[in-house]
Amino acid sequence: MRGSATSDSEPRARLLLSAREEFLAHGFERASLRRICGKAGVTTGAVYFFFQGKEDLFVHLVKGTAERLTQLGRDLALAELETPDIGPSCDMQLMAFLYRHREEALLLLEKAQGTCFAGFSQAFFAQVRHAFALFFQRYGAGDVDPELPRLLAEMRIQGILELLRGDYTMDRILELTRLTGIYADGGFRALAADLQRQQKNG
Amino acid sequence: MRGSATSDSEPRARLLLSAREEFLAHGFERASLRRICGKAGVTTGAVYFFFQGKEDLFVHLVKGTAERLTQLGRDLALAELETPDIGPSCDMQLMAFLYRHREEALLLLEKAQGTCFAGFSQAFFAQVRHAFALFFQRYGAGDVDPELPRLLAEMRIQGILELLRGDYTMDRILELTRLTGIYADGGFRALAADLQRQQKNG
Amino acid sequence: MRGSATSDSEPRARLLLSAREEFLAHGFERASLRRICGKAGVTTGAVYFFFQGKEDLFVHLVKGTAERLTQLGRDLALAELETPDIGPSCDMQLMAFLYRHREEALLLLEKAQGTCFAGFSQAFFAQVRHAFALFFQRYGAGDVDPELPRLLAEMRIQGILELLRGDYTMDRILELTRLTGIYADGGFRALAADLQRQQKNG
Amino acid sequence: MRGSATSDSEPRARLLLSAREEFLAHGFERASLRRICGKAGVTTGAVYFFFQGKEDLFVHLVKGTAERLTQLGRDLALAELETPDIGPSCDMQLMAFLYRHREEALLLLEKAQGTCFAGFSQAFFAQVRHAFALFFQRYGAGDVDPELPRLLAEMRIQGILELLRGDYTMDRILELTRLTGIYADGGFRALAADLQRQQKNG
DNA sequence: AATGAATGAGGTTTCATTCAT
DNA sequence: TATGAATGAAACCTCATTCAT
Repeated sequence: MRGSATSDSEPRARLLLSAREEFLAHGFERASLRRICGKAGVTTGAVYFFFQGKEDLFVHLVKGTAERLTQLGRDLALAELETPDIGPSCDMQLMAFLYRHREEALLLLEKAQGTCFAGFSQAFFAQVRHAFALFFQRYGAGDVDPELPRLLAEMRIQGILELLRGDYTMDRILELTRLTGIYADGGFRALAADLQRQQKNG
Repeated sequence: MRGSATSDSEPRARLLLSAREEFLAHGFERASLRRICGKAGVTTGAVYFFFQGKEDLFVHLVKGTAERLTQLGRDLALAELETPDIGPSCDMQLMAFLYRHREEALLLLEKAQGTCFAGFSQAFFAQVRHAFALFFQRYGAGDVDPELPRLLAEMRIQGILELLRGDYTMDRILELTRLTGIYADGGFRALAADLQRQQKNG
Repeated sequence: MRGSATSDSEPRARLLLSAREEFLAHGFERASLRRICGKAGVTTGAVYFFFQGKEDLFVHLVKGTAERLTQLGRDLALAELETPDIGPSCDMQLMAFLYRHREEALLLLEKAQGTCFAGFSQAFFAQVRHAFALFFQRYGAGDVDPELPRLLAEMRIQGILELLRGDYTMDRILELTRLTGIYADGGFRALAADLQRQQKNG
Repeated sequence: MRGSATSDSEPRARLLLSAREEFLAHGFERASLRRICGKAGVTTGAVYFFFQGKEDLFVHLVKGTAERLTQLGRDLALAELETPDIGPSCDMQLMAFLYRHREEALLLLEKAQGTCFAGFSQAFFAQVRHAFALFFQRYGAGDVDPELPRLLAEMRIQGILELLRGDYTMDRILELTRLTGIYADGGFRALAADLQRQQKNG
């Protein structure tokens, strides 16, 4: 006899599904194992058969995505270094990947406090910051306050997260990414112009 | 005899100080009254002599700043409506105020979930979003995807928060704000240009 | 190995037993979960495995009895309406039921303040009061101070509760109920006579 | 400068007033000293200047009434012993006294659990029970189940308490007392008749 | 005569975790 | 493979009481 989707499939899979919901809704630390187990139709003890504990459950949810995202970051950084004008394309590739792994990405970048992935978002951010810094140098604005690229990178990240949080289609995401790219590009140009003006005057 | 900073001053003041630290570090909901009291050198019951409870403690920390910030928001919105080109000046004024009340502002905008000020950040954000929407119309980009100004506003907010989180001087904050303003302005112009190009072609 | 009564049987049953004792001794609100758990040889957290909380524990003790008592009340009221002279028999049936569920009845009628059964005693009392009012009309004393039947009903209830509180055998309970019935009957007749005398004179 | 009635008169008197309200509303044990002090416009420490503590506060409220009520009970019992047919008059006298000291009487008879007056109601009840027992013997029903007079006395007490709880005028109280007396008298006669019938048959 | 401050124990509830079966 | 039971610590909060001033 086939039962419902929640009670039929394997408990391990049900646990992972239920945990993802809970972690997304409340973050790792405020998530409740009881609720996770309740939603999965499983007793709390069962978690400790399949996993080492609450954190291990989280890790199993995001590990794969974390690795691939790290790799993608490296690849894109390299590509951008070799072929400077590829920036917008890189953004699109990154965004497409994140969109395809929306939930895991949000877990990694927003909901991981209290886990061993707490530092992941910082690391990811560091990559973005580095890319921004290169942009700066390329636009002839190298000796600006070093906090500025950091700040703009942080804002960029939040833009990405906001896109993931929303309930958009892939097409709309990519269009919004394109527009954001134009915005960022225009912003950089304006900054560069301002800096050159200052250097002439100062 | 003058003791250490934690044991010398009055317990009420020590509690508020200790609470601010704890709320900033963990947010309202994850903050622990025990830790707050421990750091203040006081038993947990003592809180309830000075305050009504955990939330009241939070409220006492942020109430004044919340009121003044709300008022400032109204004032700036009005000023910007009457004198359009005043935008950058408004940003500076807002940022200067936020900087002078850094910690309370962060509590209000980032750490208030679970308190009666939970909605404050949304309200603040709504004001910023509205200002952005006006900018858009003024730059001749009124019929863009309505999610775009929302997205840029959200990024803007994160920029502000990031400035508050850091340990900057007032001068540096204002300079970074100025630069961010130039970036945003350039971004808007680029977007407007792109949209006009599209309308001509499409 | 058979241990003592408190440590042998299953914890859930021990908790219910211990809770009944505590609720009977102190009422719901003044009952202490710690004492309940202590007596049951269990930690306080264990309650929340078997039950939702303090009130749920109370509810599990009385729910069944509450439902059956409500039903019995309806049945007896109907029977008395159809066959007026059946009153004493009804009293006996009610008392027999209450006796068989002495402790639950006392919880419901005396110790439920603070629970969702707080209104049960009022409802039960309303039925008794209604029965008294019918008696009054039947004995030709309809236009007496309306507070009088309310007062007598209240006294009647206390008589019932007192019988439950004591440590009697079923036989003795029923005999005392019979005597109380005679007392009440004689009381009504005397009241009716007095009222008729007054109406003649007044 | 004369302030309001609550803040002007002496704190001791205000405390007693406020305490009476609180004890009547919640009973001794569930009463909160904080609420008492709050209503009295006084800090909690003040209680311990005027009184020894919570219980002492209660004692000061009821002591006088307790003594006079005990004495009255003795007097009435004696009078009833010397002049048998004075019963109804005694009831009236007792009820009149209780009515004039309604609130203290209720504290003594209903709200004293947890204080040294916890036993007062039992003692008072014992007097009433004794009077009932005498009635029984006088009506020729001496060898009835000894629990019966106890039961009827308990019901009687509840009738008295119910009269005190309500918001009646003295006249109405006395009229209801008279009617209750008639009810009780008729009840006794009926019981006596039944017993004699049984003795003849049995 | 009374305040203001603080304690310490107790209240109910939630939590992640363990473990025998 | 998974359950059901139970733990123990921590959560926020309330209480009567004490005490220096």
